[in-house]
Amino acid sequence: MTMIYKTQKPDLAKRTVPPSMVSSGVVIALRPRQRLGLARGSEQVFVVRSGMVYLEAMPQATSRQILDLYYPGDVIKEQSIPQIPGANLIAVQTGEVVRLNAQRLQALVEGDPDARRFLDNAMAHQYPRRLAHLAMLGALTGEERVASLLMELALRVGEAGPDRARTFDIPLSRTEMADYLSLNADTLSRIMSKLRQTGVLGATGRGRGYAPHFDALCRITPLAETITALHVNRPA
Amino acid sequence: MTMIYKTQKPDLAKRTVPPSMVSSGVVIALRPRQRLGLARGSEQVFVVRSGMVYLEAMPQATSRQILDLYYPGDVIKEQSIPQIPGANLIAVQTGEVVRLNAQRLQALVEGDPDARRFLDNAMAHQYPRRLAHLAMLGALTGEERVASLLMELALRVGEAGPDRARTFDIPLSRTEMADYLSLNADTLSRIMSKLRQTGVLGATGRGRGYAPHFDALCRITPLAETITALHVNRPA
DNA sequence: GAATTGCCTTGATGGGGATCAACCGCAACA
DNA sequence: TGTTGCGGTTGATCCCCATCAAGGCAATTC
Repeated sequence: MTMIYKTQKPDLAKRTVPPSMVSSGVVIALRPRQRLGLARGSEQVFVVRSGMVYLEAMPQATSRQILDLYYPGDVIKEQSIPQIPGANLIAVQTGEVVRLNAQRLQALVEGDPDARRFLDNAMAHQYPRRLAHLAMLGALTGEERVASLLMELALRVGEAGPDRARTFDIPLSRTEMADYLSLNADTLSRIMSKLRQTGVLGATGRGRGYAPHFDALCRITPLAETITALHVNRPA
Repeated sequence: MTMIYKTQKPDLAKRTVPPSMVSSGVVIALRPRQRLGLARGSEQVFVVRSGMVYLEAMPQATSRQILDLYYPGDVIKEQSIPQIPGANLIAVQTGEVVRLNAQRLQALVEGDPDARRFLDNAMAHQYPRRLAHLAMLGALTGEERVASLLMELALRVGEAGPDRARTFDIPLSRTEMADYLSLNADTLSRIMSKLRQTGVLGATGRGRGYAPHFDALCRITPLAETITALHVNRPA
């Protein structure tokens, strides 16, 4: 099991954006809900340094779907965004991304094995996360999906407390969480209430989450191990 | 529009597996429903030369989800398959894949720009297809999802007939289609019947599809343009 | 302090698709 | 010719979640 895990996540250190890439691009400071301009013709590439960004789409006028969630170290190629109605990149919180021109990046990468490895590594992380997301939407109930997302956030941006407790930020709004999980915001709210009532979640301020016993949260979703493998930074 | 399309699909010719890659790997002949062995530790890479392969997972004992569908020119890295219960690669029909060792492939690619370009290009195609799949499951109704898959198959493995008609193979079984679309097989069958009754589909033998007027099929799904951009080989 | 706005919560109701069951057509096989 | 099994189809019923509506709560504005 441990071995599998190791092959999955080659190296965490590689997820820091290499200086060569930063210096050949433009650093953009992000504010909450800021839109990152998509200009398909220009073939831009964004690299997340800090904060959190998502890709939304609106297949119908009435329904938004959040397709992808980007964390520090993730790479967003405009080329990899399908031609889909209402595609938008949106920052969740304050942070920084580096914007690069695809051709220039290509040239940079030819002579810079570090940058090359960084890019390959980013893709190797992001693709399986999308597959897991797919499995969530396709095969899990509402409550299981919510637990999966909470696990993900807790592992990504949470601090471990004593006695298997975990506190973590929830930078996404209810609507955003719902659109990521393909749930109705009302339904999501109900599920969150239920989790609080059953003691899986504790009371917190807005934008924060608290799991008094993290394992209880994990037990809800059948994909607990999958999510752990994808989002844990170092073996717990 | 046309310009966007061009940037999306850089070059079709690059989707033929380079000879250097074939010769440094093992060619495997596929028979319908054959399982491709996954051996996580060994870090294999499969490249599809012909036929069709899918990745399945079983988050629960009762529900299977088909996560990914691979066409000729697609690349399957074991590293990019999440650690998910019941992960399996399965061939849909007769075909051929090349199996390569990841380290060896890495070495090959260092000195072979063609191979490098082929790999990059494959990923640039596959990632947006997964995002579109996600949008389908997340935001479309059953009927819309089915129409989307039929469009995909018609564009991938179909022949255009006179008068905007299209005939195409449906190599996937009903169960497989249902698991790809996250529908119940019964429900899928009902939807197919309805499409036949409304004249969107014509009568065919098993494993074949016939759309007397392809546009009628496209009109059903809000993602028609997305799917066209992702699966058309050359501008229609 | 009242009004406004955005976000979240909660209740009542309905619909899309899952589930369970029966049946059909067809191929494989003794 | 009967049997067995698989894949597909169709009907009856049920449930999870979407939808609609109302109300709570906090921050902001006048």
